[in-house]
Amino acid sequence: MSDVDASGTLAEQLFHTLTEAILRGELAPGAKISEPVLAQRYGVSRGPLREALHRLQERRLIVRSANHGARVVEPTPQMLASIFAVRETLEGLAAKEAATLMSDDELAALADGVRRHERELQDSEAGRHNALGKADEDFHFRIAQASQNPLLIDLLCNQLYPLLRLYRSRNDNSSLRQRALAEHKRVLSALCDRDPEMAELTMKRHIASAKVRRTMALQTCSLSKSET
Amino acid sequence: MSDVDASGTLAEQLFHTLTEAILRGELAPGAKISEPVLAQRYGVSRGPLREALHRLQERRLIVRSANHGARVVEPTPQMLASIFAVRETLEGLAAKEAATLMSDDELAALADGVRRHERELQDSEAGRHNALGKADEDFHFRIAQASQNPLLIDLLCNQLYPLLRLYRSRNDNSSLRQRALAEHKRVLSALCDRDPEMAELTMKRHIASAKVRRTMALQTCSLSKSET
DNA sequence: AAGAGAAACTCTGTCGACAGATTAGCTGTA
DNA sequence: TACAGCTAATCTGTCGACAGAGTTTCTCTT
Repeated sequence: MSDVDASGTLAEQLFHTLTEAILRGELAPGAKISEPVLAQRYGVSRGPLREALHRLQERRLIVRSANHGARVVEPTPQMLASIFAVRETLEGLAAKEAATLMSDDELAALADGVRRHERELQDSEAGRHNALGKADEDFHFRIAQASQNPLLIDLLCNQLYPLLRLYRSRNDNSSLRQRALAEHKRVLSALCDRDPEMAELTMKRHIASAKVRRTMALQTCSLSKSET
Repeated sequence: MSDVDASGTLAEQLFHTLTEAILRGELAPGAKISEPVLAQRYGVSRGPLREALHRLQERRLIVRSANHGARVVEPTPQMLASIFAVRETLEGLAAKEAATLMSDDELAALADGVRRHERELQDSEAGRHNALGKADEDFHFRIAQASQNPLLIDLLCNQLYPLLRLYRSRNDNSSLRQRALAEHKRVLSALCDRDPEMAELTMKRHIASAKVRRTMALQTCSLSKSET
């Protein structure tokens, strides 16, 4: 059932396990985190658990207040907007750098990924959406890596992308997915041309349009909920 | 001697205290962090200390490896370049947003800060450099706040600015400081004009030129050191 | 019956102690 | 004298336990 992280310490394993649990929704947004309960669930003591929780706090996945305990962070439209504003500039930077720094092998791999993405989109018109989400994340992940900027890579891959998964919805139709794929192709094209400015521009446009898609999905999704 | 953080938990206090200790150089870059030693120095047990260390790890101020302990992060020219590349885009974004969102009061306060900065630069030609560094950080801090983007504010004020202090040098002369002040005035001017694009451009230029200054200072500073 | 107050319970924050791993130092040999 | 191997000391990772703060529940009063 649960994959075993073979990472050294218990605190490290817990950190990854809890991250995944939150991002998969197993720990619901806004849910209170009881240290005794979680410690028993994962068969560890509260020591390593608390260490993992302090890291999750820095990653903005949980909110802690002294003597009151921790809660899973609650996604808000405002935070979604914040994330996308930051993401637009950072991914723009990554694409710009990637245009000059990406090796031919990396470019080929990226193109392969896009082709696979397209095939999956055609094959299963309403099939496994997991693979499609993975394909999208893979595209952005590769470009971030290609920037060769350690801080940028870390901010995108370890902070922003996980946060975004909190907002991921399953109800975007295939026409929207087609648009996203077309935008990926445009970015890829700019990268193949080794055109930094065009790569930056197409990427920023792609993120901006993804923001619109995500925001709409969030609104239609939260029609059934009320406010605090 | 040591300011007393009145924040709730010991782990929280330790987190801030250790952050300051690292940024002031009291804990030297590359120095090994001994949990028993630190725990005794601050009069706490290892529990809260370890929780603070895990947060510092996420903030990139220390590096931990399993069963080997933690070390204060060592500044490298590559990381300095990474920070400035990210900072340029993020502060550009902050300035762009601030141009439309900043209230008149906030603008007046920012202008006040710049005037005070200028006075201090004239008064003490070779005086207290602390106040000058504070004035510079204050300028960027205010603009970040004005963006009203929580994630952006947090990334800049709590992650990038602290990291940058690891590279701060005391040997930049007053001619360089004059240039920085002139650039601040240009940004301020664009903000007063409510011109987002100009604000973004002038800020990005300012950061780029600060990068050059800082990199030069780092090179001249590290002439006396050797590599590992 | 509704609300204020007190008591009991639960939880978080903190500490001291043990076990495995790592490092430093010592011994013996080539 | 230099180096390999072993031993001892130290440190990190983990656990269980205690104390104060917070929450819930029950009771007593109006």
